[in-house]
Amino acid sequence: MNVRTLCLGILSFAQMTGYDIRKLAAEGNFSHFCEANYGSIYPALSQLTKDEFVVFTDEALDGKPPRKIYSITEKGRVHLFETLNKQPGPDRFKSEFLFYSLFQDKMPASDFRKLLVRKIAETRDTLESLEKANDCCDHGPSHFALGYGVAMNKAVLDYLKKYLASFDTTQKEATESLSDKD
Amino acid sequence: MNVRTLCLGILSFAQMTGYDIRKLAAEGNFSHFCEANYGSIYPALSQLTKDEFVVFTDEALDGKPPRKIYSITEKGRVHLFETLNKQPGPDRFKSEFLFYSLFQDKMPASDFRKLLVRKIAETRDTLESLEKANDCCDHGPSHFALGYGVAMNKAVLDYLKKYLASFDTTQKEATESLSDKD
DNA sequence: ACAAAATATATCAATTCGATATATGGTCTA
DNA sequence: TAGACCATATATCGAATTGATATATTTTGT
Repeated sequence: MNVRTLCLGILSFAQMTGYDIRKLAAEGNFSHFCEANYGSIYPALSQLTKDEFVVFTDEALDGKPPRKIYSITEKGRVHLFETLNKQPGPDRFKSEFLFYSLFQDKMPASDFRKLLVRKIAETRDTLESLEKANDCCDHGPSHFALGYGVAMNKAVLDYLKKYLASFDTTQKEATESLSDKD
Repeated sequence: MNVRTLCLGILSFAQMTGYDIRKLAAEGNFSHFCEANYGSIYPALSQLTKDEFVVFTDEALDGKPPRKIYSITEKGRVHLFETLNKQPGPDRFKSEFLFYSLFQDKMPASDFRKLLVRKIAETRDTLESLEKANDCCDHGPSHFALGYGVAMNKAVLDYLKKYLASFDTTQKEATESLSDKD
């Protein structure tokens, strides 16, 4: 699914600027399952305008900085739901952290522990923000997606915490068995 | 993390061809947390060769098709672990399925149900293959990452199954209340 | 013996990322 | 109240990546 469809979908909920779309996709309630940058959003909006799937009101009053508020058109709505009739592609998960974990045995134990602790903190933060959003806009269109994110992050947090505990136990045992030999 | 680092990391475990790297990243034990196509892998290997981080033996014997087996060099290994000393970037999750779910209320219930059922089947397949891999290469370097994937997919599967059940209950109630009014 | 699938390298247009440039409005504080 | 700083907002550009395709040989299945 390309950024054009993403923009069109977001605009089907409310009219907004390119800046707003980027905020939703990169920081807001949609950010845990999609992403887009200015560098793809603005060209996408230009193309959507050309295709007459969206229109914008140029709010350039009183010498204020131009502010293009985009709205979806009927034609755009039709196109969106045609697109949505196709099978969705597979989920994509990329984790630099998990890639790093492949080299766990080749780095000092304390280094990997730091990675674990940091990841736990990050996951906790993500989980909290998703739970807050889920409580807040209950019954909204993103309720299902937020619940999905909560379930995923809970499981990950649990896995990481258990791994950290077993990691520390193993390290302690290794130290003790080392001091036995001294 | 770029494809160059990905290739270098994979080659630090074993020498192999570009084709093999792509298989590992797109279908193998690493595929649930990273991805790369030929279009980025082959240029990456060229660059790594230029930088002397890898070397290849050109196995073009007896007029056979050329087959470049890449190996990491000592220089490459040093570079890899320098890179691995930096903080890993955040995980990225993209889900077209979750994007589609935003429009749940705007499509026929049976359409969304189909999406759910399909997603459940896919997740079950992914989970099974991850569990199999995890049993198989226990204690290998990807053990932690596989366990992470298993935990995540288990949670997702559980969430989806519960949602489907509640979905069907709601639909049934809606139908009954409709027939009451008839 | 033949067809189909897997192995293997490579390239290319289209897309997307990530960073940066530019400019205004609002808020905080010394 | 001046200055600093951050949020809002549009836009562009080189670099990186995707996704599809071309080509050719070997292996596997029937």
